[in-house]
Amino acid sequence: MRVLTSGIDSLYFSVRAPVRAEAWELLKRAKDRAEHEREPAPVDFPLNGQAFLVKPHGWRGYTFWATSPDFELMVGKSEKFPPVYVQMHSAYLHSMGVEPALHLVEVFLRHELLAAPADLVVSRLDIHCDYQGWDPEIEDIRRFVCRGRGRRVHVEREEAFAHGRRLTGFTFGRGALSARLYDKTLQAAQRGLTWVPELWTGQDPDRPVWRLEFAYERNVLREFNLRTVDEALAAVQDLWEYGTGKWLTLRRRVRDARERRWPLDPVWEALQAVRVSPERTGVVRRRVRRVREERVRCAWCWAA
DNA sequence: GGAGTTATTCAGGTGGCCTT
DNA sequence: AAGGCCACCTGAATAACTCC
Repeated sequence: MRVLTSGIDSLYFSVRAPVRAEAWELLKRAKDRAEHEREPAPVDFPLNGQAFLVKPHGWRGYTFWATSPDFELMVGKSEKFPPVYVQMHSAYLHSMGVEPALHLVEVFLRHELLAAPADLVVSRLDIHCDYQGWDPEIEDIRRFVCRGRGRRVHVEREEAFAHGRRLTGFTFGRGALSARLYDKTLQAAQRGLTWVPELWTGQDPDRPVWRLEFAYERNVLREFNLRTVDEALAAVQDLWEYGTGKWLTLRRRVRDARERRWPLDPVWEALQAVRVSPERTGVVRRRVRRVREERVRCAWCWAA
């Protein structure tokens, strides 16, 4: 087992702050053009020259959808919704580093788009680890113990192999927390992600690289009491350890009929030990209701 | 499923305890 | 150790409602 890289692969967040009138106008003009020409229209923001293509249609209630190589930008005007939603591309996060990339997006938002500063409220965070040294097989699905419901096995479409179909990955969970274990070499090749192999140093080119990835969506992050992007980033190591330690584990088969009493597989112990971040805050997952009750109780203590 | 609620349900995880 | 049994309760999932 050899860890090639680890870190943050996706970061989505929303911002509750009013949009500058000039920025709105700029987007509006571009969208009008896009609608007319029926294809995305380029727009350049004046101050730092951030360039986007504005799509002719919005996205899920957001009036504007602007795309760039670095991140997707959604802008709307509802009062109930955050006016801004950002999806940072994994290539951007990897090429720049998370903190610098985030900083650049914040500068753009603050100086070009928003009329007031506001917290970046985290919506989704993907944490991953790429490794070599254990190639899962279809039968291994039985050795996983997972708190989430629903698990799927993915195999290669054009299966012409005599020895059965080639496993391309597993997914676990359907809700706000899910995990995927998949052949990253294959996926990167299929999707033409040439920058992905560049992240790997010292890998065996003759063997596939596998990725283990946890996707934390807002509802789960809130159970960890993580609201902002900064809070979530500071807790990445804890989230990794929760995912690999509690939520999903790989066991070594023994005589006992109950998987949950099987000992941990050494491969998984290695994955649990991966450092995805130097920081650690000690977050604990708990039901939202309980957190709220604790707050109430806390308020009581204060009052008393 | 975007965000933010609330309410409801129940599979199955957890852990103790007992045999063999 | 292996494994059967059992009670408890957590966490996962769903649905409903709202707004653009």
